[in-house]
Amino acid sequence: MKSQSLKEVGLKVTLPRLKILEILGQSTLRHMSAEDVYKALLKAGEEIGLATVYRVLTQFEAAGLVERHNFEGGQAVFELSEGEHHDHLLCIKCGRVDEFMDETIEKQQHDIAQKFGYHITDHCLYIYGICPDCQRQE
Amino acid sequence: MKSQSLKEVGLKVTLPRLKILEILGQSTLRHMSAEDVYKALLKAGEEIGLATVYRVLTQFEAAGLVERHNFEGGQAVFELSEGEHHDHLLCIKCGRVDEFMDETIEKQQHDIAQKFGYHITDHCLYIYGICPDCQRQE
DNA sequence: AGCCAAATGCGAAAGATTATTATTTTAACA
DNA sequence: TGTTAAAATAATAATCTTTCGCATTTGGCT
Repeated sequence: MKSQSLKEVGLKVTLPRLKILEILGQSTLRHMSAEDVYKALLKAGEEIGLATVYRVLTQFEAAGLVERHNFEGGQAVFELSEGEHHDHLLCIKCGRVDEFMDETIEKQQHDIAQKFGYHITDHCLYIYGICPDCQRQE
Repeated sequence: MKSQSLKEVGLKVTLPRLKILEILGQSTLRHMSAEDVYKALLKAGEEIGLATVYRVLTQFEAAGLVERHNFEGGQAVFELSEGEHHDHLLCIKCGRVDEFMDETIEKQQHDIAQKFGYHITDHCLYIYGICPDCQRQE
């Protein structure tokens, strides 16, 4: 359970941390900004400060529990790291986010990094576009 | 010349715009933040406000003269759009930026967007890592 | 139960970017 | 070439996101 994953990464099990993990896990949005998480906490009746939300999310990121994405639009979004890497397709109309994983692209990336002599640490691919639903109502 | 490209995109030819284009064109850094551009202008003896730099860069982006990138690290960077699309390799130690273009990746991206039914408008791929120089001095 | 380090809450601060508004500049045309 | 309306700029204020500082509280352990 959740308190286990906190212990595993060396973080104290506190109510704010548990609640934030819970929000991230049960939200229909898999990708939430700190503000989103904060509002969800308020709605759930939890009195947790926005500063704490930011602090905790940053700690979670450092611990590998969540991933931070700098999508267009000013604020970073976070998602639970569950399982393996994936990339993102984003609808610029409605904000919908789809995830995908492509072995060919992954391999090419490694080849490119190697060709340039880089020791690759991370990578992200964002494809922006208009999703099927938004195309229909245009 | 530069005033021509401004006219072509329907922007008045003003001194700030010309100077900003010039800075972007001649800088050794191909990727500059608004702040970088502002400082370069000051160094060149031009009294152009930071707000104007932001405004102009945003207009240039809308006009397709420059591209904006949301690399990690808080502030957006801009680069002149010259010629065709490319993606980026970024060193997390020294900030070095390399550019590349891979047909295979491009094609895969289109296939993926198509599979999900998206009408693709833009995309960006950032590979973060440690560049050859920084690996040596570790 | 009680202690100590770590975590939180709150408000202030910092950093990046945008908005407001008065003033200046540009482009077009008489 | 001088006039004028529209557009652009400068300066400053405002906004938005994120972080910091410090007093208070909590969690983990004895």
